[in-house]
Amino acid sequence: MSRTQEQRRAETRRRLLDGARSVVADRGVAGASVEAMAGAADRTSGALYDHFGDKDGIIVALLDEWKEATAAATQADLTGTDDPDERLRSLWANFAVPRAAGGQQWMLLEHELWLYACRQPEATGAAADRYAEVRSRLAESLAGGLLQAGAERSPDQAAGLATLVIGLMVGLEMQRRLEPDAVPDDLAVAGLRALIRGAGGLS
Amino acid sequence: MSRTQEQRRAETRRRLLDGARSVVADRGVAGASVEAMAGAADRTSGALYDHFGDKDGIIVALLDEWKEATAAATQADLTGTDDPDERLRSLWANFAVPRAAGGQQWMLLEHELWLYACRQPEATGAAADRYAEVRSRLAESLAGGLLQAGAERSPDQAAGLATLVIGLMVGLEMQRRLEPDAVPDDLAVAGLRALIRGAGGLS
DNA sequence: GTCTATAGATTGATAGAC
DNA sequence: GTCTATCAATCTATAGAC
Repeated sequence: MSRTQEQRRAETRRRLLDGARSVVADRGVAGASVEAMAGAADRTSGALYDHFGDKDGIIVALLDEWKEATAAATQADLTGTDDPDERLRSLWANFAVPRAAGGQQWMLLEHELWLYACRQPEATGAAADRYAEVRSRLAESLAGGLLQAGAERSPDQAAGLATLVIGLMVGLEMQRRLEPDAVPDDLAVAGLRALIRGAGGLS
Repeated sequence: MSRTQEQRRAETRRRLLDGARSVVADRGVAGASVEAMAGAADRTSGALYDHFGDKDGIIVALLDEWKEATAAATQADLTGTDDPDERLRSLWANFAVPRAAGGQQWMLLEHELWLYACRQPEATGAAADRYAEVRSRLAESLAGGLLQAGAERSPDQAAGLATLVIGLMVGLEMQRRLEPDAVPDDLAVAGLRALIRGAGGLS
């Protein structure tokens, strides 16, 4: 039946994306050969070319997938506990821990795709959209006062604050990757708290 | 005379490093061929191998050079005006503007070298040292109260604050690269100010 | 001290079998 | 729909001329 064919094709596509993500995180976009990506998916290069056209094709697909995954993950971060301070800690933990975990190499993938998007004009939009979406979801929570009880925020303030919060987390995670002791969790949380409390003066 | 020989050698070394920096910023570490790096220096691959041994050798040399250059640049940032708020603006401007300038592609080089350092254990130390040095110089200024008149800080507080300030600037610059409008200068300065004012609660 | 020439390995992509 | 075989291009690194 054609139903089974479609399922098989979808399965191969998923495997190819998983394999590519792993290899790119490990060796970088330029270092990831088509054959290595297909091999990590238990397929051969032919299957990859059939699904994605060329090497750039699968990288762009990876970028789209990454965009949706992180947007969804950020949403989930903020529905945990009631204590605003505890939410901050959980926000940082959810951001930092999975990205630091050795196996998945999320943070390296993030920077690889960012660099790729900076250099390939046709991919810049997808990456910008991803950051915009993460900002937007975080801003939604901030505007609702989720992170600081009793302090409502205007949409503009919330959007700006979300930009700062994401920026701080990304920049801290970079430093932490090279020197874990330089960025203790308490410092990160204190920084996030300072941003949120000091947000009165934001544009 | 041997004096002239040494000068010529030093000149070639400098040219090779300049060429390599430019090509790596442009195409990435993996995309930068030895021949292209040497070509950008008006030399050939033979000269490069004589000076740096192999491709990794010149990348590591690039990393060291980059470390010294940024440390020095950060130092200079904070000796401009007397107004603390104006210093913040100049700190951000000096960080953001040269890195955003199209020609030199500083920010891309920064992330390329960071990724390289994350993947090559023997290079991690050099990159970590660089961030530590930048942090240390910034912390020095913060501890002296340069950024907020009348508020002295302990060395530990200053070190933590410097980590946050650098993290925020790096993370904001990444978002700005993809979508300039998302990170107006005023927002960045407001974020820096919030970090510095809210630093009372830092570890 | 730098260049030319080249070996040896790897890559992106295509064509055709099944 | 996926695989095997293969070509042309490119890369790192070396050897030897000058």
